[in-house]
Amino acid sequence: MAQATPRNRRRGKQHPHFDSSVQEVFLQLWRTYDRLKSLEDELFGQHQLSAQQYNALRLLRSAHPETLPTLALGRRLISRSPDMTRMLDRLEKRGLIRRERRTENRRVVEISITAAGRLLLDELSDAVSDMHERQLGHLSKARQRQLIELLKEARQPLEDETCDWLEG
Amino acid sequence: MAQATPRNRRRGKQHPHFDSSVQEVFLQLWRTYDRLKSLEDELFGQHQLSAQQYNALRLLRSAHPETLPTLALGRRLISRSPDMTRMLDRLEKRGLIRRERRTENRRVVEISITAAGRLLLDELSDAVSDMHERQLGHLSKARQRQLIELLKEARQPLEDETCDWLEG
DNA sequence: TGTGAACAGTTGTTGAAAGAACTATTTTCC
DNA sequence: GGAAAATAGTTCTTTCAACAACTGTTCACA
Repeated sequence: MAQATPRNRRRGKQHPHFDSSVQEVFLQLWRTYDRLKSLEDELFGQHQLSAQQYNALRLLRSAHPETLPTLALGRRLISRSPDMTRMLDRLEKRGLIRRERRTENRRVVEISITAAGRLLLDELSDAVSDMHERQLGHLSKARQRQLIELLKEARQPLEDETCDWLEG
Repeated sequence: MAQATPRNRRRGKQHPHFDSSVQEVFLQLWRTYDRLKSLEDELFGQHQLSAQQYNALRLLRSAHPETLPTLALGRRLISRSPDMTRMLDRLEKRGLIRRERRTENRRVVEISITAAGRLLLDELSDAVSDMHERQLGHLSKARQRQLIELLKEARQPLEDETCDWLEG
């Protein structure tokens, strides 16, 4: 079944450069993400941080002075990282986070941000604001809100319910 | 100057979880990209391809029977790849592309897709369509178009004019 | 005509992602 | 109360991406 007719490429109709309209959306999304991300990489790279690491620190700061178990932190990160351990190794080696095992459940490793970590975030704060301005400062708040809603709608069926990375 | 006032986090107003409204847009964009990309990875991974490699093959097919210089291909790819050479090495080793140096300009390496490469794309064609359906089939064409326009608008100031990855 | 600049790719190194297999700890439940 | 299952992280290995330095080729122009 589903005979593989060669050259059934759905091209030459509405979407000259794409296999389908969905593909165009995805490629536009990818491209836009890539361009905006390049600014993040530029800024955070100057401080030997990845965007993922910055977000981990940001989440830890917002939890501070509470702590977060490793996997709970992983679930809140934007893109799943199967390499939590080593990412945290790097942050710990630099003194930006602290790890501790509690006696009540010796399986979980509780993570918290250190004073040095918070200081680093504070030092970055202005540069981050500038970057945000360069990223999307040209979009009105209304357009930004519109974009957010469309993005949520776009990924909604693919959203993993066990992932509590955002307000519900 | 720009005294680093600690805790000037701009939070607690409109954006409880974010440093700013732009950051929310970026994180939503990142998350949506990540979710949609996971479907691409799942499909292409079964054939030992990355999404980037698939796109390279797609572009080569659309140029076929013409060839493309390495850097021209790189410019058309969605995310800039400073590692063209080794990516093409892998595709060439599998017989999916061909490389040749012409006598008129021995600096440039012309790339073309082989019959095996085109066959692979044809075999993938139906599965790719299914994936597109699962990615964004739930969005109406109008919503898709709206999203595309917002994405273009979002990255427009960051778009490198030397990058001709799309119609203009 | 020949020297320096520009161009097109390649190579080498280092660091980080992916995925699977593994260890240690706690819970479940008969 | 003890084996089996679930939970929480870690480690191993292979692969991939980033960055810079390098080779070879052509062009500009004095």
